[in-house]
Amino acid sequence: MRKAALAILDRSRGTRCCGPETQPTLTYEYAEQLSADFGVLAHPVRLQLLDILARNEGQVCVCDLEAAVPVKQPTVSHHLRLLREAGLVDSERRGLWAYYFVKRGAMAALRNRVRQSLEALS
Amino acid sequence: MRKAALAILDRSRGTRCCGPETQPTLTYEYAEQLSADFGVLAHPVRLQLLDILARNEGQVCVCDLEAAVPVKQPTVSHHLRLLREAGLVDSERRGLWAYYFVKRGAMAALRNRVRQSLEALS
DNA sequence: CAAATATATCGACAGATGTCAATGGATTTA
DNA sequence: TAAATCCATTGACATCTGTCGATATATTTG
Repeated sequence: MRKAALAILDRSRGTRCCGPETQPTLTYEYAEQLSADFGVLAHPVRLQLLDILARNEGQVCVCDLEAAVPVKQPTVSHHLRLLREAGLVDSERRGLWAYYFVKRGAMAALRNRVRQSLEALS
Repeated sequence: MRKAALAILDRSRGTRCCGPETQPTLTYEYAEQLSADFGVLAHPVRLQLLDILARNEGQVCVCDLEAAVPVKQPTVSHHLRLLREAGLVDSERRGLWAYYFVKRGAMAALRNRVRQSLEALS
């Protein structure tokens, strides 16, 4: 047995460590996409907003949302923008109000990406 | 029909909006817990670390991990600490090296919380 | 014991993120 | 048209997060 092979196997003594065999399956690029998915969900206010929108099909205006979460109106708008930029919600203006709704397809796609990745990590 | 009830139903004209009917199912406290779950996963390096650990049962030292992700050793230690504090990984010292491993039970529990919440949001 | 190695921690820094008051644009009502 | 209302945007600010060089600690080897 050559010395290099020994070094990989025997780490309990003073041999060198760090063989080349440990490589990630996830490319950094895909890990970035995934972490963006998780990032959108990583705020309590955004989760509450999504929760409300998911249970009220297309009839929720911003002032309803503002009344339901513990932040002021500009902050609600800010989080709604993040959700919209992530493709998870969209809005429709009717008269004075803006009605927000969940994009079910996008949420389902995200749910699948998340499920698949978490299965791989368990 | 009283005026207040009308105001809730008719939002296409200049009536006041924001009836009391839109409440989140998620308490803010649970939304915070959930967003912490998502937050741990919201970084590409942590996802890559978890990926490597999940596919190498108990034999991965920090220098292996350092070689696999595009950040320096203190940053790897930092992310490993976050994962450990979240309960998702743990480590065991053997000699000079620290071997990290995924805590499968904790990962499964997180996966269930995430799955359940995403189903509710879709 | 001295040197070498692996890992953790500290301290500094930059950039990202969350929050809100103030403001502006759009629309409706009086 | 003037006033009122909803919502988005801006700008300022504080805090959080990620990163790394430097250093400390622990262990092993010579």
